Amino acid sequence: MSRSDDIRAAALELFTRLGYEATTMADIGGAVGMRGPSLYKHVASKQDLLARIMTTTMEDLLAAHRAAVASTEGPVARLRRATEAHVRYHARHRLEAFVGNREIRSLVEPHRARVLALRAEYEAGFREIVEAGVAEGCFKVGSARLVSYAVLDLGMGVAVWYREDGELTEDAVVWQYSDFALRLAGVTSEG
Amino acid sequence: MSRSDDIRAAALELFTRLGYEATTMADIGGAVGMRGPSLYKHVASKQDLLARIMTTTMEDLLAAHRAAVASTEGPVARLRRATEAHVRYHARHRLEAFVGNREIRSLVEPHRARVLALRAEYEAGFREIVEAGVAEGCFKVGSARLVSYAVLDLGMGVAVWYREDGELTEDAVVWQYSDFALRLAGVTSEG
DNA sequence: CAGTCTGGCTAATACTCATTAGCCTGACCG
DNA sequence: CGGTCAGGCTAATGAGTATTAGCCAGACTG
Repeated sequence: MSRSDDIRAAALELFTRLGYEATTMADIGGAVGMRGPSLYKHVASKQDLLARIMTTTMEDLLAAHRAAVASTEGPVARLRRATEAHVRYHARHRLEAFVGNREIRSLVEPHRARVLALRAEYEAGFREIVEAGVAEGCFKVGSARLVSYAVLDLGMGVAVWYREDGELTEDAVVWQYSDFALRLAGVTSEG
Repeated sequence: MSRSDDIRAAALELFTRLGYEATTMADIGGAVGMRGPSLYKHVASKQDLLARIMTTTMEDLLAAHRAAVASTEGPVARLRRATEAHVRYHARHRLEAFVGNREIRSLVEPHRARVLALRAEYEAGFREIVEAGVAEGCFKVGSARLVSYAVLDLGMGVAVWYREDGELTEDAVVWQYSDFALRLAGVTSEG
C-alpha cells in the first residue's frame, strides 16, 4: 500500500523534526494531504506508527551488523566492516536512526522492551569484537566497553549532522569513521 | 531561594526521564511535595524552567571550554584539556547535558536561538583547535570538521551512559576519552 | 493584637489531541 | 443500473494539561 508508506514517511519526518509528543495526527495528515482522522483508514494509531519505525530500524541495523561480521574474519577487519555498516546505516537512514535513538521514552510496552533488547544485542556485538581484538593483542585499549560505546556514539552523531547534500559524500564519512574506530581501538597490527 | 532550586532540580530529573513534553507541572509539583498550580508561586512557567536549564548549561560548558583553552598552549595540549573539560562536564552534569542536547526542539524563541548560538560557538572552538593542529602538522586528519564532531559526540554519549556509581570513575572516563580525542586527531607529535 | 505577606490549595478556564461515529462520494463490478 | 466498498470528511467524545483566580492558614511585624 503506497498510502501507508507515504504516511509512515511523513510521520518519520515529523517525529524527527518536532518529536513524537509534539507531532499531531493532524500534522501527519496535513503532510500527506488529508485530515487527521482520515489517517485511521490506513494506520492503527500514532503509537503504532512509532513502534513500526523503531522496531524495523533496530532490526535492519542488527541485520546489517550481522552481515558485516559474517563476511569477515579477525577483529581488525570485523571492527572496520561493522563500523562501516553502522555509519552507513546512520547516514543513509538518518531519520530512522535519529528517531530510533531519541524516542524510546515515547514507546509503550511491549514495544519498548523489544527495541531495548535489540539495542542491547547490537551493543554486545560491538563489545565482543573489541574484546576479541584485545584478547588477540591486535587492539590496545583501556576499557573495551568504553571503546564500543564510543564507536556506537560516533554513529549516532552521524545521524544528527549528516546531510545528503553536504560537502562530504556518504563514502567519505563511512571511510573516515571506520578509521576513527580503528584509531580508538588502538590498532597495533592488521591481524 | 532553596525552594526554586528544588523545583529546578526536580524538573531537570523529570525532563531527563520523561522528556519535556511528557512531564506535567503536576509531576514536578509532586516531586517537591506540592500541587502543580502551587509551582507558580516560585517559577514563571514550565517553558521558563527549561530555558534556564538549557541556557545556563551551555554557558557553563562554554566557560569551562574557554578556561581550558586559556590555560594551555599548543593544539595537542589544548585538545586534551578541552576534551577533559568537555567529558568532565558531561559526566558531572549528565542530566543537564542530556536535556540540553535533546530538548532544543521544545525550546521556544528567543531562547532556542540563544542556545543554538552558544552551541555553534562551542563547536567552533573545538574545530579551531583541530584546524590549528593540522596547520602546525601535529594532527593528521581527513577532515577537521569530522574530528571535532566526533569528539563532541563522544561527550554527548558520556552523558547518556555515565553513572556516578558505575565501575568507571569520573577521572578514568575523562582520561580515556581525552586519549580518544588525540587518537582521533592522529597526533603525530606532542608539539 | 491587627495587618500583611508567603506559599499552599481547589476550582475554573481555555485550550489541544487521539480516537471514534457516522456520513458521503466516486470507482469498480455484476 | 444497483450495490458495495475504499477512503475521504466533519462532528462528537473524552481525556489531559498549562495557567489563572480566588481562597485560606500561618508566620512574621509593628
